[in-house]
Amino acid sequence: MSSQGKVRVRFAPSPTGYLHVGGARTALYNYLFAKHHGGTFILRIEDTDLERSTEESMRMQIGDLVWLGLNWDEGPDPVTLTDRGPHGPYRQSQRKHIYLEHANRLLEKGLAYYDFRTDEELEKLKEDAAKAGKAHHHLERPSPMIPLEEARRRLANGEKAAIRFMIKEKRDFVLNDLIRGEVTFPSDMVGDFVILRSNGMPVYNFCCVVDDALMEITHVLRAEEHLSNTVRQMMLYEAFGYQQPLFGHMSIILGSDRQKLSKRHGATSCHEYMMRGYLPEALSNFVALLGWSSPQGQEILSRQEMMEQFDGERLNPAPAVFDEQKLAWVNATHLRALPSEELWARVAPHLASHGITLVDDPDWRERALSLFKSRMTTLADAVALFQPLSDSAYAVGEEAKEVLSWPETPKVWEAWETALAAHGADYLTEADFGALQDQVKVAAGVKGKHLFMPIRVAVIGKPSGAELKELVPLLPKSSLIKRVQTARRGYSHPLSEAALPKKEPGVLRD
RNA sequence: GUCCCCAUCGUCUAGUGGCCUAGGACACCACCCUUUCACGGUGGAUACCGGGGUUCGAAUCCCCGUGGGGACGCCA
Repeated sequence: MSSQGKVRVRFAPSPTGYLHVGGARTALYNYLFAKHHGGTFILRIEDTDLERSTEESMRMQIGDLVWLGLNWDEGPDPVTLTDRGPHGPYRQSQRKHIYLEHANRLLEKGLAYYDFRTDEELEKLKEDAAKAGKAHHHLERPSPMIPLEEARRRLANGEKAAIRFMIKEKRDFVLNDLIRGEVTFPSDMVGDFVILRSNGMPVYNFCCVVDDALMEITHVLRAEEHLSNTVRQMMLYEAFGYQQPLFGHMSIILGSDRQKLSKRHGATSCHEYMMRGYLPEALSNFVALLGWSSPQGQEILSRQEMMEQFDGERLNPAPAVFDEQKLAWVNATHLRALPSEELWARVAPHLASHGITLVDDPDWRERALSLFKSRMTTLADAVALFQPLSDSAYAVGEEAKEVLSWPETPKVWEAWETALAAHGADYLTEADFGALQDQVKVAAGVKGKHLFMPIRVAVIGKPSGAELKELVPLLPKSSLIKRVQTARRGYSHPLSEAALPKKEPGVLRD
């Protein structure tokens, strides 16, 4: 996919809700393609559907693109929303005069006509056609055709009409798709289509062509659902005498049931993944691999590596299933590779939103994070991991019930509390902990897992988790004592009996 | 229904006629590491949709079938 001249590509979302992961992939590919070729990446807002497009959605989508780090060279400013770049406006709702002028050109050339039929009339025509068993229920052209002068008179009288493009002759249109090769569309696969609605707003296929031409777009990478639109667009390019960009239609993203990815498959918006603690670099890495592969076979790529490797050549025409598990792995991998400081900055908002406040010390954070990051898949996992470090959250959980049933447990706890009380410093070092543990072993006369597990429960309330010798030094002695006391109280006066399985009534008594 | 697109392990894919007894990754299983759980390491199981061609030779090219997807809007 080499290119003479400067590459200009665009991402053109319609602002309805948050950015979809499919849209994110389209945006990413266009961005990478532009960057790879030293070209320009443009953001254009396709807000011609007045019913559904909102400024709020536009801000949401822009926010998602910013989060992904897909910065555009031309388009609305992410903060002020004012246009940046020489080909504005970049919001289609502000380009109406341009579309109107273009529609008039076609009208004058006799390549388009006003259609005064109402929705109800059209609906009826379709029904009748269906009843008659017509294979294509393309709309019949109105007959007789209304001459342009008369149509304009009626319009001046306040009547409403849409403008339709007139398909003059039946012939094949051949698209040379960057991804799919030669694709042939018979022109009669579509009927005369609306280019300007009766409310004056243009329709996707029309403004897309006008804008791509005027914005001097050289390459259009978009999803397969637009493939069959392309024949309409080709007709329009021809009608205007504009040069067509190169098209590449990539496959769509499917859910696990091989249906188009949608809400019922779970999260489909970037925003949701952000909220769930996914890293933008991980989400884009994962999504990049849905339909593209690194020439080096890399699975984990930085943005820079993607830019270097993405030349548009290795795009796969087959649809891809969105695999949450692989996304989770990609995320965990990126997350673990982050330096502690950076990771902390990303984790902090998740902790804050759960009211978790921790020791404010870089060294402490470094130790805590290096301990926890191997068990984090998402940033949100930090919540459960760090929560045990805040005293107010300490509680003996249900997972500990087996440990609670051991006769050694109370002895171990008692010895552990005694040993802690006797310890001189505010924090225990790893070595201190080893020594204390030995004391407990001797004092309680217990060893092996019947020693370690109760201590673990006395520290974090659960029988599994990070290494104790690393965890204990993160907690002040006073806190460790409070915890073991809480555990011992709970042991003799269980508060959460209801939460424990009824089948084992002896669990807490023995 | 009509038109268009697509088809390699469960999933993402490598593969552009011989290097393929089909490679990698996720997931899965086993073992190792580990006085827990992860992380990590090693190994394993699993795929060219079917049928016809073309060719000395086909996962790779052609045809048919089947399956999946997309589009048929005054949505994008």
